[in-house]
Amino acid sequence: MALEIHGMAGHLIRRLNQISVSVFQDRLKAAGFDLTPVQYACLATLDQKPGIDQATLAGLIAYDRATIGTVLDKLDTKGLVTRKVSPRDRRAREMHLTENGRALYRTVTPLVQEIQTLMTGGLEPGERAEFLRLAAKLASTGNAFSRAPLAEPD
Amino acid sequence: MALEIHGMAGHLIRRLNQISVSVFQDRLKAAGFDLTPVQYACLATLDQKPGIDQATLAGLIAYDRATIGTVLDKLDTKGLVTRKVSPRDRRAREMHLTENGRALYRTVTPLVQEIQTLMTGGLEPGERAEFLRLAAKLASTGNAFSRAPLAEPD
DNA sequence: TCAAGTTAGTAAGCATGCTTATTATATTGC
DNA sequence: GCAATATAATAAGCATGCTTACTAACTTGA
Repeated sequence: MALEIHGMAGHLIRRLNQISVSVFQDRLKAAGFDLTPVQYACLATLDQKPGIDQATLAGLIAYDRATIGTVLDKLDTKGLVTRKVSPRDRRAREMHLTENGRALYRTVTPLVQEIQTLMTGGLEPGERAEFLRLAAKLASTGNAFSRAPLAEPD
Repeated sequence: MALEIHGMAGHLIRRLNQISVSVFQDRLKAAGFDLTPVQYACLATLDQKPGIDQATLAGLIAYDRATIGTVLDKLDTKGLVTRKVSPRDRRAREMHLTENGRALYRTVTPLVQEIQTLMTGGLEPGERAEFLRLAAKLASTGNAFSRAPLAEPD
């Protein structure tokens, strides 16, 4: 090992994330789409839980409220989501995908799924499953340490 | 699984990174230090490879050159590193830790090592070793996909 | 009922980490 | 020797993702 930090968990995890984001951007761009990982996460969640508000969305995908607010500004500007004041709670905005948003989500999902296998392509099938299991376990046990913990841990 | 994305490799990796950075910041702050993960990586590398230039440093820890430039501005301002024009190549800046930089690095390193085990504390010892092995393998095979690939893969 | 506390969303600020472009300097090939 | 190319560092721009602080609105309980 050339350097001490190369073996550290934090360094390895950072590099995996760096690679993951890079692959995501490249593949989507190559296919003609302009969508970031967090934007995709928002579309996917709104497709499966239409009508939720921003704080709920942030909790479901483990992002900070403020971050998700600016991401939704973007998706709103792109015409992919709608936000309207909730009749039950005038602080909250109920969100839905637009037709364009839903269409984009459906088109792009198979590509995103391909990307997941591509990203873990360096592992044998058995290793891949084990890596995902351990990563999920770690994310779950570490959830409480996160600044933006998952609201409904699996 | 509540949501599709919760099982995706990219999402899990992002959350691990989020947790990792959060733990790092919290523990160092609690101990009275103000140092980010990338800043620590720079200090560690300069301690082990004194005299290298910025591009070499960036390559060794797999960061973009421009990013590392601003990080070094910070460390310079904090009085932790020195940069002087190389006599052999006037484009390059040879870097060294200052006394303060070296002292901080030595003080903080045991804490950083504790953090690594804390971060992976949700796993059994055997699982932990396996996770690190798989993460290293993935980072290595995925290196070419990264925007800022490691210059000297292990 | 109404004060105290909580929650939704936004704003401003800051660091990370990438992009492209520019400047200065080295190197290479003819 | 010198033109073409490559490299080191910086700058400007942009998105992510956090922080704290604020306003508006809701909930709780004495």
